[in-house]
Amino acid sequence: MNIGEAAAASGVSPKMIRYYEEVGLLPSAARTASGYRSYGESDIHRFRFVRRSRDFGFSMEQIGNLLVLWADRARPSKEVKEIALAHVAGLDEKIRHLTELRDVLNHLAHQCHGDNRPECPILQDLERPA
Amino acid sequence: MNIGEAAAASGVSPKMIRYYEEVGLLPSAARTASGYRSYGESDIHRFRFVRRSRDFGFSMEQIGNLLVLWADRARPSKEVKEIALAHVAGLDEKIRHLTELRDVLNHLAHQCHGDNRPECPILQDLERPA
DNA sequence: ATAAACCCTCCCATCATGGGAAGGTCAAGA
DNA sequence: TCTTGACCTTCCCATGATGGGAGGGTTTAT
Repeated sequence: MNIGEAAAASGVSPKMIRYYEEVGLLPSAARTASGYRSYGESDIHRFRFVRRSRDFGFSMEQIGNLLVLWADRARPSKEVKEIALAHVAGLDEKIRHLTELRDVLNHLAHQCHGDNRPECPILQDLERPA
Repeated sequence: MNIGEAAAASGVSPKMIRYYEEVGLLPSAARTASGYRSYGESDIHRFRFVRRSRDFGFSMEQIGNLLVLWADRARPSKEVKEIALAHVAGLDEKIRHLTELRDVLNHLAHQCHGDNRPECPILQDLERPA
C-alpha cells in the first residue's frame, strides 16, 4: 500500500506519517524498488492508534510509550492506566485554568456597558499591573 | 530606562519586548546614542497591558486591536466588549472540547483494572478506527 | 506515448517563547 | 585610568505538530 492509500485508510496525512517516521515514533517503512514507502494492514492499524491517541490530546512522547505497551502482549494494564490518568490530570489542569480565565473575563465583559461610551472596565483591568 | 529595567518593571521579557516591536505590536523604541532601546513610564504601562492581555490568553492579533482601542480615548466600549466576548466564546469552545476528552478518557481509565494483567480497555479503544 | 496523479526529499512557515553566540557599551571598584 | 562584569545589540536556531510548495522521479490509465 502506498503512503497515500495508507493515509486515507488511517486518517493520518502522508506528511505526518513521514514525520512520525523521521522522529522515531513509527518504525522505518519498507520501500519498493523505486523508493516508495510500502505499508500493510498492521501499519494501518498502528497509524490509527496514533491518530486516535492524538485526537485524545496525548503528546508524541506519551504516544511513544503507549505504542510500546500496545505492542507488548504481556504489558501490565497498570502502566497504561498510569499514562492515561496522568493525561487526565493534565487536562483537568488546563480546564481549570481556562475556566478561571473565562470566568474572570466574562465577569468583566458583563460589567461593560458595550455602547458608544469609552468607559470600559475590561480595559481598566487590562492596564492593571499583573 | 533600559530594556532590562523595563522588562523587570512590566513583567515582559526583553526578548519579547524586542519581538513585539519587530512584528509591529509595539511601536519602535527610542534609542540612546549608542543604540540602546530607551523606555519611559508610558511604555511600561503599555507592556503591562500586553502582558496582562497575554495572561488572559488573547492572541497577538486581538491584543493589537485592544491596544488601538486602549489608546483611543473616544473608543466605543462596545468594540472592546465584542473582542472580549469573542475570546470568551473561544475559551468556552476549548473548555468544552477538553472536558469531553477528559470525560471519555477518565471513563476508560476507570474501566481499566490497572494491575499486572494485559487486558486494557484504554488500548482497546485507542486501536479503534476514528 | 502522454498526461494525470502519485511519490520522493528538502526547505520554509506557523505561534510565542527561549537559548546562545559574537560583539559593543556602561558603571563600579582597584 | 584600567579592568571586570553586567548590560545591550543583532542574528541564528529550537521548540511541537502541522501544512505548503518546489523540483524531480514513478506509476497508471487513457
